[in-house]
Amino acid sequence: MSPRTENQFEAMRMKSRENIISVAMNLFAANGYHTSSIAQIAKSANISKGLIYNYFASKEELLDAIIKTGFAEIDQMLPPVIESENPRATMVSEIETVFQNYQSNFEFWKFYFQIIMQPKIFEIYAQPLKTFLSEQIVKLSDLFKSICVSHPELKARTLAALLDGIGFHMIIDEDYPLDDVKNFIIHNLIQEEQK
Amino acid sequence: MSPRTENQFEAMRMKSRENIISVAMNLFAANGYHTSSIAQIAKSANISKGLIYNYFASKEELLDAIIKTGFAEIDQMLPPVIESENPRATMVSEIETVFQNYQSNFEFWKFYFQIIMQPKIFEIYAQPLKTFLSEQIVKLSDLFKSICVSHPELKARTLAALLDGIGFHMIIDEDYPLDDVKNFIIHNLIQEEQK
Amino acid sequence: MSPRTENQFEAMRMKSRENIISVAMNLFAANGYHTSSIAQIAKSANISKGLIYNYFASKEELLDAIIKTGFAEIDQMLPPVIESENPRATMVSEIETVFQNYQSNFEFWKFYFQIIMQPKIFEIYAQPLKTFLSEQIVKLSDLFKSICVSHPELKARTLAALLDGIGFHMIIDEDYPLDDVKNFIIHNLIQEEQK
Amino acid sequence: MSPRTENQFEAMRMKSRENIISVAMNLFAANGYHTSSIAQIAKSANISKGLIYNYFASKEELLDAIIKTGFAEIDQMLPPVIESENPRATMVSEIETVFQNYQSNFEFWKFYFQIIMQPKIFEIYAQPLKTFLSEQIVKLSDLFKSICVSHPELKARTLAALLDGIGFHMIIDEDYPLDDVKNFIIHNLIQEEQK
DNA sequence: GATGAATGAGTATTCATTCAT
DNA sequence: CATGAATGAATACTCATTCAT
Repeated sequence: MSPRTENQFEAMRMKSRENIISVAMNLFAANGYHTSSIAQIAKSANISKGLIYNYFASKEELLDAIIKTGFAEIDQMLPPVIESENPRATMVSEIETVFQNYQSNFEFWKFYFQIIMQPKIFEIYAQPLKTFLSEQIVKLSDLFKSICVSHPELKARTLAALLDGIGFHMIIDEDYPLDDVKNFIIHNLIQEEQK
Repeated sequence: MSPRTENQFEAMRMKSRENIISVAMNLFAANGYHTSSIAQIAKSANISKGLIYNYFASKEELLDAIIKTGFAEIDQMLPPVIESENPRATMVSEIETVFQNYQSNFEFWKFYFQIIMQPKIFEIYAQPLKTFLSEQIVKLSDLFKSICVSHPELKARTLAALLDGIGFHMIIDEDYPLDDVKNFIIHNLIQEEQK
Repeated sequence: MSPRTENQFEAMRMKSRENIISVAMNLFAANGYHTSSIAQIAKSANISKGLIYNYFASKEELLDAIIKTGFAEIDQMLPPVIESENPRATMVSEIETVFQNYQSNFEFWKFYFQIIMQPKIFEIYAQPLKTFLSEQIVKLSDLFKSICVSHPELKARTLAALLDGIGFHMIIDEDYPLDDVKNFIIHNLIQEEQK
Repeated sequence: MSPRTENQFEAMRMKSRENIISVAMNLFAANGYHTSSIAQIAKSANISKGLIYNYFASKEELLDAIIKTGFAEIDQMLPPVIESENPRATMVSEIETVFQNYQSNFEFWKFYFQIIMQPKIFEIYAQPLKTFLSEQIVKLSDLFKSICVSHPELKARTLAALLDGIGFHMIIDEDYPLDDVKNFIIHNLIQEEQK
């Protein structure tokens, strides 16, 4: 009878938008960006093609939203380093977070590794990606410094590369022993301390 | 003029074929598979669209030929492990080969990381890729075993992941300190020995 | 607050309706019928898309209402011929009225020339337009007859065509010497008389 | 067997291109630009939709080609004024050409009057149109000068407006007495001479 | 009355592929 | 062998219109 309130509309919009993003991400991850059509996305989401354009001006903008959402989620997953009394424990917890992330957001990471590498997309996101990578390196560097390790930056770089490489392999090999590798790495880290 | 011999024809065909493969590979690397059209390839190769179909039954088959050619080239790049008396030296030399390869064939690796990740291609080559990865792990495992390290397989896995992760980062960041990272890794490997 | 009376409601409805018509007419004039969307009209009018359908059953019906409103306005603009004792003076005054109209309602005529010619509209209004044209011809014919000119109908036709052609040129050329042309025509008309 | 020659291809292209332009112009004239779809044009021309894009990059470019072709045809129809010994005869022949043009190219003129007035299109072609109009006025002015008439430019302007107005009326009224009007105008022109 | 989310038929455009010559 | 005109199925996107609230 009475028209919907602003809040009601806002809630509807949020729900629809998130639904589209989620469905599209899964499809892009599974079949690729170019091979997933707007029609397919709409069908998977049980909505009309047109609705997608109520939320995203183009397929490319939808992709952008997915990537942005993904980055935001990663940021949330990797909470700011807690200035703990025990920096080594902090680092271990950091690494565990990454692995947990790999496990719980497998679809996103698959999507991410696949999408980010496509030339046109790479061109657009190379800069933010580089920035993101630098920030991670700095963060890890600082942690290593606080443990008084020699060559903290190189140590940080190898750890970052190692983690990304594991993500990469995990996608190629669905039987990847993620937990074993995680424990091995953490074990090594702790052992070094006691050295 | 005497008619061309069977061999001459065959040679011409091969040359044409290789030319198409080379041109298409460059276009795919620069702009992606889906965003490069047969018309573009034909234009770049200075031939007609129709002629491409004399050599490849479809665009997909052309892609397949490109990938196969690429794999063959990788095989040539990575020389067979020399069974040395000093396994640790062998390993160091292996790692150095990889880094050298990264440096001298940067464009090629960029192309490969980009191409291999595209879903359609990934689907087809996930299996061979997984096999290739396994072989590398086994190879490294064996080397680690011969140095009597504990957890040789996990050690192999982390090293492989580390090397791939570095390749990944090197593509993202054109200022990547490849040499520093290489020396750091090798130095660590040797240090461990003396522990 | 007492409930609004029936009349108040009716007045509100009329005002809303007229507002929509006015906004839509401006948009159609500026950007054309097909290139102006209901969404744009609603936005320009500061109302919702749905509301437009409370007043007009379809976009086409809205157009129809605009045209009808426009015709009514034209009727108001062109005052009925004053049956003067001096038909030639009447004719001169008629012509002067048209030119004055062209000058003071330039935007309106521009809109009308543009709108009337669009096929969809033309189809609907070709008949009324033809009728309107015929009436004008008859009116002018009668005037010419009363001045005892030979071929009054053809004279009327050429005068009508001349006036429309001038309107057309005036729209194309913003520097059109409307006054000079007007004086020239009227001067000729008077001269002929004295012949 | 042997491939087609360059000339053969050129001939095919010419034929196809002209066919598309001709069919599209008729459809645009009959139903309007926006209401005629590429699919309709293709169907009317008995070709595939795709073929149209082999010749025109977009619907708008097709429209452009039609208009340019039309202008070119008009130019051919209105041959450069022959410096005759009898300028009045020249003028009569000019006028006769225009009327003949109206009759034989009715479809184009219908299209032209309808299309040119649409806002977006008008914006694009207002300038060339104005230029074209100016040229015609100058041409007619010169002719009038050579007959030693007073106010040659105004005379030229009224004649041009008259001719365009007649074109306009002819489109509105399919029973327009084109021949009568033509004879009347020419008759008047000759009479003036003898005055 | 009033809102704007949702629909779906329709549109321009692309492009791998075929084929007559 | 080689050409490029022609095809047609697929795709992204638009927009008038509906309808639950």
